[in-house]
Amino acid sequence: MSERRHGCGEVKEHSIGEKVRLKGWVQTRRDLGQVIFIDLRDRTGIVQIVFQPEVSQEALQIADKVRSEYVINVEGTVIARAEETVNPKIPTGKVEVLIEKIEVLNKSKALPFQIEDQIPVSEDIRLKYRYLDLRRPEMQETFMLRHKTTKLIRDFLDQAKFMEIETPMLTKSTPEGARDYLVPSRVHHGEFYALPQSPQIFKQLLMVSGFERYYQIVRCFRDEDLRADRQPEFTQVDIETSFMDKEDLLSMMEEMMVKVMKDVKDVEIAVPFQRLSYDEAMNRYGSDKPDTRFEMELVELSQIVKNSGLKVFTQAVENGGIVKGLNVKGGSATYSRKEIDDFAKFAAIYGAKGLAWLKVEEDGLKGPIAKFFTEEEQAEMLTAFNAEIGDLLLFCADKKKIVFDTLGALRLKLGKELQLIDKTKFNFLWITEFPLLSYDEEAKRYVAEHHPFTRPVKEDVEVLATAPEKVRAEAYDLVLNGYELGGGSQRIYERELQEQMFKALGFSDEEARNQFGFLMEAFEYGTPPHGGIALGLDRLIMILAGRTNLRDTIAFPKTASASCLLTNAPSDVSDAQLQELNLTIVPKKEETVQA
RNA sequence: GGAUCCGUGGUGUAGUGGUUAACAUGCCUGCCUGUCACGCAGGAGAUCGCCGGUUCGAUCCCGGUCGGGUCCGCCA
Repeated sequence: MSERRHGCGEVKEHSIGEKVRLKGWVQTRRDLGQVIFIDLRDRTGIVQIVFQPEVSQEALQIADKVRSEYVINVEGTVIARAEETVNPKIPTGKVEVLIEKIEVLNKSKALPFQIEDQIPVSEDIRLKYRYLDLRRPEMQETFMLRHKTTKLIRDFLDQAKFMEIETPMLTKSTPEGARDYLVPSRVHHGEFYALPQSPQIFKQLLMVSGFERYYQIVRCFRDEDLRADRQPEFTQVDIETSFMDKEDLLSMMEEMMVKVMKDVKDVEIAVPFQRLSYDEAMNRYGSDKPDTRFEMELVELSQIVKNSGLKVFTQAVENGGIVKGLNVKGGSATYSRKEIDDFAKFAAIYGAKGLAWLKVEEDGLKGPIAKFFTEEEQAEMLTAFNAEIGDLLLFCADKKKIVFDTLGALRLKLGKELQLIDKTKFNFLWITEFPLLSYDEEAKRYVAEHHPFTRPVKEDVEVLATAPEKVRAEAYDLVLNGYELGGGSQRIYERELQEQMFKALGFSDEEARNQFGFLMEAFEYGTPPHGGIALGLDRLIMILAGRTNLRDTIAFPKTASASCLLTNAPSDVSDAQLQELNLTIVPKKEETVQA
């Protein structure tokens, strides 16, 4: 008999008559007394193995003691199953393996949960026993898909003459952007490294070095609060190129995504991807990462209602805000009065003070705010909404940001609830013409929308100092099904322009030099025009795997409070370790006790 | 920092101001030669997350706390 080990899922009709060796885990055991069936599982799948006294009394006795998730090594002969005992539910269901020899390689305690798909186990138990959770077929499949996708991307970029180069994990903290994870230095008293939020500066320096096409599948860290689609450490496909203009880069990325979708999901994606300017995305979808798998676009109403009798609407417009609406097709009958009122509670999450509504009925618009509009205004609204009898019209009036956030979120909620989303679709699109800067009320200065190395649109540079909010960026985000998959830009490569940018951000010359002096110096030594993009690998896998949580695509993820339930990180360290790093832990403030 | 939901045998749930805390599944023992989520019979297994309060009495009501989820802020 061959010593070669067979995969459980690979034992099929073509193997009939063969002697095979299988090693794997006991999925289930069915003991019928004088015959025992075991479903044996390994990475390749499941096959039924059979123990019978006429084949081996000894093996039968050992199988009698075997339990779930024992690891066993068996030898036997593949036989065809009798017609009436074929199991059509598993790929190997037409055969089984008659076992002659069995060896228990390791035992297993009773498990905290069953190794099968769709287990209703709570998240904390799954994470505590992550190594068992990962045994489940759907998890194994997800990580196979992740491996396959990663390999495709590597192969694609390799073919396109990209080089993978590693950049430091221990690097310099920068105050711009997300909060850094800090690492204290033992050698340098009181000083810290930061874990990279992205290899941004290093990849630009690699362009200065002349590598021309760099990529890296790289871990990045951001010490910010988590979300279903946000983990404190995540992986990005990081890309930077010299001498490539924006159009070349975008079409190359499109080609790469088309290949991934074709090879991983067998889905054909049309190119070029749809493009929306930032303004258009916000106006039509209330989001800079719109899910375009369904319609229900925001309707602009400011001009129609600005002179109406409804103060909330007229004042919003007078104060520089806007009035927009959503047409919930047929929503009059779908939603009860209470449910409609609850939309206002939902809107409050995004800062909206209310959410008005009207129903389109045979004899006109009905609802508490109907009386505030003239016949003419009502007619204009109906046209703007493209309204039909039975529709439910929702209105939000406020500052631009609040209206966009509220209706953007409401649109998504309604799209999901009303099942308007075609889940077989993969809608890629580019969002372009982002503003370069936005004013941060709290910091009382302009901050970079993307990052401080993003190139301003050429014709806008002249107003960088005078009207910073008007400057558009040479930046682009890739959006898929309502998720921001990635973002990139053409970069600043001239010292002078970079200095202007820092000035616009409110940096003094000294601050700019202290933090980014090395980069600006590098720009003086023949830096090529360059630009790049970074794609969130975890998010891509999440969407490809049809998941809604990033944890399911990361082998050992963190909880919502950024801890690891498997290892119990973060955790205390010894006083000796702290001393070595010259660190003192300040005790948590207790509430003052009154005497 | 804030909002909100959840916490009951190993797991998932039900439940009640006074109970022997229920059900499913898993686990253990026995029986069974064609099962495939095998079946049948029996059994073990719960300080109802933790602390405090209200009450004659709290798993249940109240407050706090810890843990988990989702969202807002935050995430260049």
